[in-house]
Amino acid sequence: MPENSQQEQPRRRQARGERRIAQLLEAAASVFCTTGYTAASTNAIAREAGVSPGTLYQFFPNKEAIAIELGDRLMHEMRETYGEALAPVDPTTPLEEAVGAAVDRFIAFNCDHPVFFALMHGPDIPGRIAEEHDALHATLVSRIEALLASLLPDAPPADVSRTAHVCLGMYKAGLELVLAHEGAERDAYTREIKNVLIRYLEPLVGDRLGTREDTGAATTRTP
Amino acid sequence: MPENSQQEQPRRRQARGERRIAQLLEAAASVFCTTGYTAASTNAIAREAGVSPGTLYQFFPNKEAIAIELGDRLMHEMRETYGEALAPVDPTTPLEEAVGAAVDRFIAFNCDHPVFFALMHGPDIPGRIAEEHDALHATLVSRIEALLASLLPDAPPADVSRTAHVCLGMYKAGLELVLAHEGAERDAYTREIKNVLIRYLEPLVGDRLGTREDTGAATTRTP
DNA sequence: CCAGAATGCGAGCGACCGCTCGCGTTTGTC
DNA sequence: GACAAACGCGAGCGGTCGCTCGCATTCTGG
Repeated sequence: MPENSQQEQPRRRQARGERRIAQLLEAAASVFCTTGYTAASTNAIAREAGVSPGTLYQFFPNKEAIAIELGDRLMHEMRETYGEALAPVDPTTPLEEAVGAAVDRFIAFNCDHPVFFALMHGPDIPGRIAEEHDALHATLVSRIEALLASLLPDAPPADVSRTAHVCLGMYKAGLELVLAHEGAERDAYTREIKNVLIRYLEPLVGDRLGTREDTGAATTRTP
Repeated sequence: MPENSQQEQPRRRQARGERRIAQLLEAAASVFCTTGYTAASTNAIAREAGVSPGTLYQFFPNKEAIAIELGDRLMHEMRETYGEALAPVDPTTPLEEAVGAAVDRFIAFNCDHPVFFALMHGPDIPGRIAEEHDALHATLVSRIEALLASLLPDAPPADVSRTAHVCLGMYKAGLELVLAHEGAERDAYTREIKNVLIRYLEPLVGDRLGTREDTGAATTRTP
């Protein structure tokens, strides 16, 4: 066997094909959003895209590949949009600013791409997407850990890691609440999730950074 | 038609039948826990219980009825175990105690009955269970709202309601973290979720109740 | 003891779903 | 214009799943 074992050349595509792929992915995003991954049928995706099931399988080898391609494009767009903006956290940034900026960015992305949440948090996602989600999750946790460690050099690593996991968990729960509302209420929930995180972290780093002085935004009601 | 339109008398059962029902529900709980509701096949439940599919359908009209009966029994046990202990909240109780006790109770119940979480938070649950979940959710939210309103009589109802929803959302996310760990780590996460809630609520009610004096448990590390 | 109800079985029905296959149409290349 | 490759179709294959049906077995009341 002189050539290609396990290989599969990506097949020559015409512009029409690329358009179909984008069309199918858009339809898949819509169907995944409304029914979740497992309940979404490939025939329904094809119907939503206005093509036949056979056409769908011209471009994707199976159902999982659709979700994977969609996930990859979302991940790529996420990295492209926010780039390394979420990589290095300047330890001199006030806590409120750092938390607020990070929350705003991720919430904005999820509001723009609701399928991202559906794919990442469905309990029935295919293995490959779960891996990507775990990788993203681990990346975010270690970013938070690094930030916390720089603020609390004396804290045991186990505590830092636990705190980071709690922060991410609270953020995710808040994201769900935010996505469930719209307009002004959505903004109000966004503020609340920031408050949760800031007040949770404040006692840990409050004696190290001046986050208490007179920012005046820590309490939203009864002003 | 003098009798029974739409009615269905619950059919006379023998002791053997009641035992089979309990056996089937136990098997269903196990299967639902590991695969979720939708992915759980009735044949798998019957196999797990050591009976034939036909026997299963002797006692349950369809798959949804199994989940509903399981949900009803869990709800009943929940009310029986905690009774009205979660109904009236004495407004003079310190915030930390009230939050800590409520969190401990619900976490204990969920640790004892992991299928409860699987049934209530699966995205693919049948309509009836979703209704029960929504009812429980609404009940808990209004309990929290009542407590908050008694502490903050001047706050706008919309803010109180939002804060209650945030509390419950944070608790649920914390529950997921707690269930994902065991032993000492599980206890540590339990403390963290209490901290999240207490610190989130403290600034709102801190000037009304003395929760700040010297309980000394608000911070777990770097003592 | 016996009639009838309750219990138990498991092959299999109908529906759906992921996916294929054969064949016709469009597009790019020389 | 000719040829091959990419595109497009939709009936239908194989498989799973929820659920049924006919029949055998066990229990209960009289």
